[in-house]
Amino acid sequence: MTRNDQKRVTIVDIAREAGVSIKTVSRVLNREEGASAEVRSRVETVIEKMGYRPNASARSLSSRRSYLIGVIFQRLGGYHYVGEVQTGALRATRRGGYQLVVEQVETPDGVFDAEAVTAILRNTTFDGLVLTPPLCDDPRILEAVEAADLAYVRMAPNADLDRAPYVWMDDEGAAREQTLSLWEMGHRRIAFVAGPEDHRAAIQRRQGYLRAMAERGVAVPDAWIASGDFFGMSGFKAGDALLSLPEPPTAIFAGNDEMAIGVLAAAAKHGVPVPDRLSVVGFDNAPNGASAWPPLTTVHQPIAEMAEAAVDLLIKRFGDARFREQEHSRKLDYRLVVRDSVSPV
Amino acid sequence: MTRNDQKRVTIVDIAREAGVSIKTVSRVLNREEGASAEVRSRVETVIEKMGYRPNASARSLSSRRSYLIGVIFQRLGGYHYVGEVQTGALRATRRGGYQLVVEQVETPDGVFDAEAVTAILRNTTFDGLVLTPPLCDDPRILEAVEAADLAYVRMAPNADLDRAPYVWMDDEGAAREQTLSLWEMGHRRIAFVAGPEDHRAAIQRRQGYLRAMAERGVAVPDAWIASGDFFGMSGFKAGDALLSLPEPPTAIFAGNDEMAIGVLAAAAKHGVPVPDRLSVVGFDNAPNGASAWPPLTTVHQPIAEMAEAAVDLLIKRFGDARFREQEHSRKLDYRLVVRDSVSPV
DNA sequence: CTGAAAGCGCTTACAG
DNA sequence: CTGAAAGCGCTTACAG
Repeated sequence: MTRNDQKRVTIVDIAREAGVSIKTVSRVLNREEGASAEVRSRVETVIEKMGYRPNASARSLSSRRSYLIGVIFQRLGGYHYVGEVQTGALRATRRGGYQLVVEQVETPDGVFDAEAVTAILRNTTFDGLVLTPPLCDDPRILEAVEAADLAYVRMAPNADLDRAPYVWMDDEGAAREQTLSLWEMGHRRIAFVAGPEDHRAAIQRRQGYLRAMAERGVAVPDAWIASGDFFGMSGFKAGDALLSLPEPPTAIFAGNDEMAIGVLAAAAKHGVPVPDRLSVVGFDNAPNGASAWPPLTTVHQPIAEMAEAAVDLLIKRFGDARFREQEHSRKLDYRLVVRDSVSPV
Repeated sequence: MTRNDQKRVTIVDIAREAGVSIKTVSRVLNREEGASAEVRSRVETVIEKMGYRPNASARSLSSRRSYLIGVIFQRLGGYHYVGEVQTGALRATRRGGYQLVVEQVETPDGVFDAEAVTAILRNTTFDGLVLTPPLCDDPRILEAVEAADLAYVRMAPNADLDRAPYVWMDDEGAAREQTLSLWEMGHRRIAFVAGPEDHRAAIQRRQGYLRAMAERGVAVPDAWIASGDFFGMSGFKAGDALLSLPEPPTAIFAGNDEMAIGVLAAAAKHGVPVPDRLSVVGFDNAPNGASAWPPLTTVHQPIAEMAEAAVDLLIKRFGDARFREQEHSRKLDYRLVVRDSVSPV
């Protein structure tokens, strides 16, 4: 662990060694037009030979770009979502020559920290920001970001869609499709475990379930819809209640994988084998679901792809105004993931 | 989503408005000594009034610091570890005025990407790097980082401990303590599900278990130690095998929470109620374990605190050489987490 | 306690 | 196709 204090190689050194001006070196570095193939290759050789690495700060200062894109989370911890977003975002930032900076707005005790947002925006110089849910619908955040005059893209926003570019997937359509696939296996008594009422994805998934059932002419009794909060314990309680019904369902569709895992535990408690006597499906394709027993049938939510698209939308806005694409939103595809927690009736 | 093209307020504007030199403004900004209280407050007022935000690139260029700290992961996705590391690291970077940049070295298909490492180090200007396991023991990574002459700190390294500063926790001691706590509840037939043989934490945890049993005078039969790979399915198989023994254990200690959850599933399969007829404990304090049923007794691994300490060690090295602390390692404390998956015999 | 000058290493805007 | 000059907005090193 040392710091090298010997002088760094700069663009001037390269220019001198290659017998050209620094402007020409700059052209080669940035793949600009206007350098003959001969000069270009000579400069590249010298760069390679001297191990030259451009100074990012100098580049930023003169170009007025930080080459930093921030992604802000409510909470970084304990969440598969976070890693997926970063994986996707990183693919896009690398392609574009940007670096990915992470931030979160919650205090350690889980309180929303309005000052943190202001501080983040005050002390930093992002070229753009990716806002994840539920932050992307928080008016305090949006106002702070807009006051700082920062470009931003939202992931799966709930409302006010014209306000800024966004990426999304069709939760309702996916839930409908998942429900229909249970129907096609012969299931008729299909129950649903809903997520929190104020959560966009939860609402949409519930609507998709209801729509599918309505399309098949089924009036869903209230008892078939249990309410949950996206956490495992609520799925357990919901499953427990549903399996205690006089005529229990043959299939339970939980609004996310965590709750579906809770349903599996409830089935174990009731001595109901899955999938032989009960089919269970989830939503999200969380790693927990894949390692559950039996492995959970679910819907793949393309989180990484959504984040990648979000960064792409952002970067495109930084380009030359004449060619700047004004793509306002991008929709990503879901995919049903069939594992071992379902079987035909 | 707009970009403001009006001229930014700079240090020159503040200096003019406050009637001082830019050097004095700089002193106030950086809380340097040598500015009277009167001047200081006058400058601060002007800064506030004009909404001045220092340009980070300019600061970096002249101070030869990027104020960027990188944290490199093998894989960003699907892992509770990643979020915890970032949460802790972010606490420390914020305190020190740094930003946290994330990177991963695996390609999307899970292949180690040696070129990615070189590219990361080539295109970026970190002041320092946090290396997470198992990267922190990968000679290719270490060589690349050292060749780039970058300061770095390792989290829970396996070997070659003198090579660079590091943070760690006592996995062996924790596993010993967890085993002894089962013993004190009256358990005598305590089985262990081991993690992968090439994984430092897995080895240490197994040794802690064996040490505790040896201290109590028990020669552990081979059949009591099942081998796993830290994934849930291996825990399920291990539990299945252990519960099929002629004299099954009354307690199973799994080397991590994922495998412990698999053991719970095996217990359900065997119709063995947990904790009434079988106690199950894990290790890590992963969120999965908390939402398992029954909620899992485990050992809290202070991942966030380790990451925070790692960044602290790094930042201290950047300070004035005269006061630079040469703290080489820091040990963090574990903590037993008692939930509902254990009961006395 | 305060400031004038130089310089960090690039890109931009312009000229030829 | 190529380059000389100016400038980005700070900090450093030095002087008083």
